[in-house]
Amino acid sequence: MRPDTADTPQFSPRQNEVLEQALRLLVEGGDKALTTSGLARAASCSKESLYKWFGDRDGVLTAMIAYQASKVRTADRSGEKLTEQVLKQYLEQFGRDLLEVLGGDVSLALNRLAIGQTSRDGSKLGKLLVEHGRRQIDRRAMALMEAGKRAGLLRFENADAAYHTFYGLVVSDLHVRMLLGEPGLKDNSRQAERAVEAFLALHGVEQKTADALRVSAGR
Amino acid sequence: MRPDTADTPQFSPRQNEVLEQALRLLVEGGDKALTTSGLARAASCSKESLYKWFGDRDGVLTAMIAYQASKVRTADRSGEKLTEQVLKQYLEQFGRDLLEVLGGDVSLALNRLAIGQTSRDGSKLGKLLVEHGRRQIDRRAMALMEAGKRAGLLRFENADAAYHTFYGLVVSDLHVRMLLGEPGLKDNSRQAERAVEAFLALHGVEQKTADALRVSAGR
DNA sequence: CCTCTCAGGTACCGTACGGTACGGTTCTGG
DNA sequence: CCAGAACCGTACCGTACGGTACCTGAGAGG
Repeated sequence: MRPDTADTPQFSPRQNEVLEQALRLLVEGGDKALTTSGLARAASCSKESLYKWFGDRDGVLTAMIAYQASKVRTADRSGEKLTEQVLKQYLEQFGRDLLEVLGGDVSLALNRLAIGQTSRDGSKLGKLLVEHGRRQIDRRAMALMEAGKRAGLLRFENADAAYHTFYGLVVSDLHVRMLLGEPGLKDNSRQAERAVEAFLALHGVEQKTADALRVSAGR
Repeated sequence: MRPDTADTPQFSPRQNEVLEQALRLLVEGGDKALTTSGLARAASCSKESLYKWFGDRDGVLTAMIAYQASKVRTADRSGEKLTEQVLKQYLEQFGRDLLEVLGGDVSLALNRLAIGQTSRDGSKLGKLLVEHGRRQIDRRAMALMEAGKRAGLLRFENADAAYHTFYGLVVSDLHVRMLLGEPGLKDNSRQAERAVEAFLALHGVEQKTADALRVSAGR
């Protein structure tokens, strides 16, 4: 939860304050609402300071991504001994968290911003967003996969492929639909449970009769 | 493949020509490159005509989506008798087509456009894109699911849920990554095959030893 | 007390966009 | 041949943005 871990050249408190306002503006009104004048007014600072701190408008955007990423720290409690039940709970927790994060206001706004800019900036923001925003959650997931394999609870050849399978089962096309404006799911937990069930049927060790999981349909 | 089926109030040939240029501009330069003046110049028409035909800039955008959707007609050859092998081939074909469509220039550009506008237009474009663009492919997939069930080759309670499972297995987070500027997969076929294998392990009737499919890892 | 630095506030500039108006040209139908 | 419509090209208007310049005030340090 500590924003500054001295591994990245963070911003000053005042600058963080400004970036917070920038995120607010972006969430509320999208790309168009995030103007330099508007941000200066909302954050009670001068445009000149904005340009001194961030260079130009693009600099503000990249700073916003870095700032937002610095706020996210995944609680990685991976000390516990892995039983099948614990693994299942971890996976479900991860699925819920994933859906929660992807559907969050700020995440959606930043993704929309980066996607909108992709066509004209050579995906600079996109790369940044994927790297900064995704690394944390990917690491957590990969750690979970490997731990499951070591504990003899999961079977796969390629952890990355297995993770992407799980990701697809959890998210499906939900992320894009939310980016396009659809409301999220009513029940993230249910979706996560279904995804874990399917994933364990594919990569778990215990051979479930596949019929057991087919009764859990409904979306 | 016939663009006009008289079920939608299509545009005149001249207007289609203009919309074609609009799509070209959008693909090449994104949102910002699609200005009314630029479109008028590129399409050799007057701005006044643009406003007469489409109302305003938003009208042009919605017309572009409708026009693009009108070009897509899925070849639905569902007359054949379904065997397991045929179903598998159909599913793989569908997966390949899906990845192909989602990764196409025009599709990505339109999705980026709609996503970029979502924050400020109440997801009008997004709804339109999902409805027009997705309906065709969703119908084809659902027909495939139901046919597979009727033929006793697939088992599920909820066809929609099964379809979304398949969708997730095929696409995973690829769509969003491509929207963010990452290049697509080198080999769509391989991805489709892996997805079908997993999907059949979950919802097929023949009980494959799950190990058979775990050896096919690698991404 | 003086000075230097930093930051806020405001005014300003150039540009580029969406949208409108107008004159000239081609096509069509009688 | 003529009248009307459709359309192209261009010029124009208001606006709003990104970015810059200038002035003011508040602390910090000597």
